[in-house]
Amino acid sequence: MIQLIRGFKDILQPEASLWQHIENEARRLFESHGYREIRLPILEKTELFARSIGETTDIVEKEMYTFADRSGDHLTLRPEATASVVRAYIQHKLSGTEPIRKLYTIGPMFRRERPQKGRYRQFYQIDAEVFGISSPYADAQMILMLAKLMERLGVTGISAHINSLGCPECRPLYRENLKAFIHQHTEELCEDCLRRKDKNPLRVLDCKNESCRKAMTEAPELLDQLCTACADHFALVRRELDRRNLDYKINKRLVRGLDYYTRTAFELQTDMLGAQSAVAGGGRYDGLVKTLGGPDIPAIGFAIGFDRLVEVITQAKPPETPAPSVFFIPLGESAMEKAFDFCLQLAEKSIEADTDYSGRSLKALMKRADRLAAPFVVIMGDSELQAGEVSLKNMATGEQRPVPLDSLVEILSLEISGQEAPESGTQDP
RNA sequence: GUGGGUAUAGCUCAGUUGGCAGAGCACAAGGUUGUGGUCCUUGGGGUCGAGGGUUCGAGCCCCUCUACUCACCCCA
Repeated sequence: MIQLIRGFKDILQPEASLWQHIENEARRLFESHGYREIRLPILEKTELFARSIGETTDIVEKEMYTFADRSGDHLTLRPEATASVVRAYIQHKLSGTEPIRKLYTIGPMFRRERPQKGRYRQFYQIDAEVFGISSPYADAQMILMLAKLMERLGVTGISAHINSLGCPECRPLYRENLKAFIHQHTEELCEDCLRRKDKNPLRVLDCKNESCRKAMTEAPELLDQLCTACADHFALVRRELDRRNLDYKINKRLVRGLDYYTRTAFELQTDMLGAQSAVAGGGRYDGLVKTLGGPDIPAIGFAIGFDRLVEVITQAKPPETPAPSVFFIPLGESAMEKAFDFCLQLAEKSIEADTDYSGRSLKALMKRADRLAAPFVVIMGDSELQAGEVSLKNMATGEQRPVPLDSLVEILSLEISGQEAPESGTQDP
């Protein structure tokens, strides 16, 4: 048997329906905030990621699916979306006509890591980016929009964390201060931290090792050493979040793994994903557009871990496979043809109907209808058809009554909309 | 890349010192010539992850491999 690739995943029912629901909600919410979809290729030149994400990050150093194509070009399956969005923004000169662009994109990303809970080699992100706004209002808007999406999806057990990572003015200074502090505490640090203390000292701050945590409690905080511009920016973001009563935590140890981040960084965290904590993460990247050869335009973005979000929602409430609204049970050849016609007719009216062509017994088909969880069953037998009617049965109450053939579609429409109205009312807050 | 755990029916899992391959659920037929859920009866289903070894005999013991899973690292 041929199996799927390690770390890859088939999304079956009923999960796939939940994916659809999440995607629809996200699109609706983003569009109503002025975001527009951009669709991008999943293959890019390797150089794009090396230059944007950072040559020394784990992603670029060891996690990318990179290969040479037949012409010898180095290509990479995208490990994240931002680089591609920025590339497209620059390449098509989107800043020329209208520098302010709010974009979103949904699709698969690839990282060749060891799979575990909440981590796959092909995973999906819902990604949103804003170009051309340096104001902290953009930061606040994105965080609030993210929180709103969680609310609409009924997600609980998630908390928002925010931090500021400074800018090229203040971060290098802080980095040196932090390095100096770390060098005074080298005996207390774990092996990993000793390895990364020079290359990526900020990472030492969020090490999970007990001894490292202890040693770093007194470490200087970037938040205390922000330049005036960054401090003001951060204060404004907070002011707007407070004004909208968003529940969030200032997390001074929130460090993001990609080199391009500046100023505001944020994450939605949960403890429902095993060793993984981030359901969504993002931040400002004011220098990246220029770094990649575009104009000096500020930007901010976030990515939602689609798989992780599904996992969190599924844990709270397992999804159910959608059921047809009505199931036709034809007894005999002429009944089968009628059932076939009715299914097509109802589909035309956006009512999902199903039937069975196996010719099995009424009992067997009742069982099937029950298993499909259809709320209504239409029994079409010879005696009824000769009288020009069928039997309509309500599966919940067991009630059954004869219905004339020519008014069946109309009656079904009424019954089904009557069933669905209270249900959709409770789902929409 | 490193470490732990696991692999037996579609699913969840038992399987005794090495001696005929099992249960529950699910599926199918019947109990009722046209009525689901509950109940009863019967039935179909297996490369015991793969390959090798020990043995009269291996699901069980040994070796190798693979996959899944959890964790480290890191991230969405």
